[in-house]
Amino acid sequence: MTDLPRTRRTLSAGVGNSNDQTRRHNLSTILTMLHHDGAQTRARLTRLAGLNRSTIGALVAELVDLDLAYETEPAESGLVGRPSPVVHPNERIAAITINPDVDAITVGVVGLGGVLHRSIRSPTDAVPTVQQSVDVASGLVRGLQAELDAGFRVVGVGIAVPGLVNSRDGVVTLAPHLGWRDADVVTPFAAALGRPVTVANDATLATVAESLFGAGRGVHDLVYLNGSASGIGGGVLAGGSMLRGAQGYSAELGHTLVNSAGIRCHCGKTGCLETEVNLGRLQAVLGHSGAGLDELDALIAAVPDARQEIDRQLDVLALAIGNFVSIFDPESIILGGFLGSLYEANPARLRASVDALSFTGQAQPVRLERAQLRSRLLTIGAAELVLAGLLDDPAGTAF
Amino acid sequence: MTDLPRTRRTLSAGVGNSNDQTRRHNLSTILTMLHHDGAQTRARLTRLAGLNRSTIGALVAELVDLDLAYETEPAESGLVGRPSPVVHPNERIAAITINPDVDAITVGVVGLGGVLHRSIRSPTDAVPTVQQSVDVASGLVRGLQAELDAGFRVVGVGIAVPGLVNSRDGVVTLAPHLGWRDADVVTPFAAALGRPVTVANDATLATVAESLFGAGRGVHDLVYLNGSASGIGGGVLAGGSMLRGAQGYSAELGHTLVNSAGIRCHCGKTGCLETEVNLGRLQAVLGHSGAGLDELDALIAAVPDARQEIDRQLDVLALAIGNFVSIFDPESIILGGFLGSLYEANPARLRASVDALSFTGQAQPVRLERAQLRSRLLTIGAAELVLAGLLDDPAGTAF
DNA sequence: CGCGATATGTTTCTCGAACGAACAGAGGAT
DNA sequence: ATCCTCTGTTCGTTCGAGAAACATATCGCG
Repeated sequence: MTDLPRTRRTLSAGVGNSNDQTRRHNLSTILTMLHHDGAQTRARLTRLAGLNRSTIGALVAELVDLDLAYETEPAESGLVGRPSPVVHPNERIAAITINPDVDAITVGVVGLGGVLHRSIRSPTDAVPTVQQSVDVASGLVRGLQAELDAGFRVVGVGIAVPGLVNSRDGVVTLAPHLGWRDADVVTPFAAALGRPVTVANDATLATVAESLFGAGRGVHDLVYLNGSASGIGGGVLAGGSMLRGAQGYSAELGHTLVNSAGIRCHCGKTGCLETEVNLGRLQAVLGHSGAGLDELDALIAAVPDARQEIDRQLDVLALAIGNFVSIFDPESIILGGFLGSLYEANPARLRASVDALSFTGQAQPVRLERAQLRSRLLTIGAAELVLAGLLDDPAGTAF
Repeated sequence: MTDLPRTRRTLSAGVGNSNDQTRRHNLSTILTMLHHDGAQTRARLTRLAGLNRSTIGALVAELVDLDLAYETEPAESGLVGRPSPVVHPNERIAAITINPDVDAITVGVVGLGGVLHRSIRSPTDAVPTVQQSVDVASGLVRGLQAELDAGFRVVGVGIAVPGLVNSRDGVVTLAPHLGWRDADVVTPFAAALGRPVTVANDATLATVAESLFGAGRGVHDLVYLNGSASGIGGGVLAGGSMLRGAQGYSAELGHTLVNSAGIRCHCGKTGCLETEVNLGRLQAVLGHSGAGLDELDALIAAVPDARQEIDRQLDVLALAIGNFVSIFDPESIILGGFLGSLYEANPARLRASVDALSFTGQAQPVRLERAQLRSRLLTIGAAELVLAGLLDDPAGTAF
């Protein structure tokens, strides 16, 4: 995950490991397991981590001490031997998430373990500026303040922005649909909310979320493709870690070539995936230009005449997926947004087209799946951005 | 040092860190620095690793004890303070490398530090089978045996194969130009040579080599593209680690779409990069069908009429690079084989075409570079395959 | 119901890795 | 010649993990 510029514990930029770092690594490992895989018995943690049970005892005790985890009575296991207490991630350790979009701003509260505590969507009259987003979001957070004070420990704020984001600087280089360009978002949000703020690209965060809590659980190599009104974004998990790129702009998968005789894309290139596979063109044949993504499945089922356009888009999508398979050799391709609806409309066709184009995948054909998290996607992804800092160094983030 | 029963250091598949692993990690870090960046003073190692100087002293002593490094008198530095001894990687710790190809089998000996000690190319009458490759290679190794016994410690054997390789099983799934299919290569080579053998895809190893010892030094995100008579292969370094894929078949970059109206590729798809950018078509306009890669630069300079075809291929190459930039956001694109010659023939054209197609790259345009290692490429890459095991656990690999 | 087998928590001791402080050595600077 | 600075060396300290012995809770069985 992102390296949060957390000003504490300088860590000396060295690559060597001291003893402190062993402890840190092990605390991080345990807490990460609890967060991603849910509550576990201490005995199971011992096996998973491969450490001595007295060590696990000490590690769990430290996490409990830090209020990051708690233990409950052993569950009825029916097995012989002394029952092992269940260790839970403390779901009241939370991240605030913000997702500014063209028509609304969504604020959420997500706890350790990926628990979605709250999610509030506030529609906007027009496409919001950065300042308007700050105002709306901080208003929503103020409304939650009493609740948060009552029982949560907020670790930080994560923002998912639909556009190119330089996470390190907290600057949105270009978010075409929001009209943001070279906009420092971290500073104003941090000023308004008084908490550490981190930003990242929405598709990247969606990929993280699906890989940890959705269709990509346990998969180490996957390509996530998301189709929205604003185009096609994506993210890639390669060997268990997110593809970032030198400047953090990787995985602009909607801007890869699928048709050299195609039309010019707003990005300047020709025949990009998102000019051919496109919500607008789908809505046109469905006769509903303003249909939301939620209604899309039903709408597709109701308009049989749309089949031809759907199949055309699926065939083009297969071309792109064929490329991604050659490039990444992923275990799974996960389709979100309207691409999920498209896939569901005719899974066999996409399957067949992709198989016909996969020459490396013969041994073990790539899995095609629809994304699972739907509306929770970005909220959970943005929370991961914040919680990753805590997971990385559970004892270091003092409050 | 401790003469523990070096049975294997079970490592228990756990993700937790014990103290042993701290030591292992630090030894690995130091030795890796020496191998990749060359000899260093102890004081410099201390700064780079961020460890205490007494710790570095102990680590270096252990490496010297293991005969993996040696120290020499301090060099004239002209600086104040006590001079620091220079620590060298022991270049007589070596890997044997084997590179079977359609017309020859090359065997090499490479030492720590990336030193190429020997390289012998043995042309073959026909495309070699696995067994013929084993015979030729073990013959060549036997010829070197006396020399090796005299002063080298051979860690293992690394094989670079032009095709899809499952490194884990040591099986070549498909090497079209060699005609190998589902061939277990590790077993016969290991039997003939009596040493541990590892196999990997040649383009992957070339990428490793260029990134460590060639044009990609110090770069963490790069795409390497290699053009040979058999097509275009590639490798990707993302965030400092090689892209592998779920089955190890990633980075088949020659089989990505560049022309939807193109011709059918042997892989079954249409309009692949390697059907358009192609040594055969280049040689056709140069009037030399059998020209080797070494003569290509001179030949291109001598045949001005070839310019049109060169520019066409460069433009197509730019399309593919534009895709790779959108997908990976690399810092650098490195061109090897005939793609290097192509680039050198008209660098400005490729530069301009790529810039016109790079929408994410605006901030910091991607670097375009020709590969540097040339004929040493695969030998050094294959050695890295073997040495990586030693670097990973310097004290664990007993002999 | 009591006993053994089994698995796991708990306590205590030991080992090992890195660190820090104090000292020693080797060069440059004055 | 003397001081300053940097680094190697030695030794005691700290801290994290492991191992062994013991304690505890459950199952299975007679």
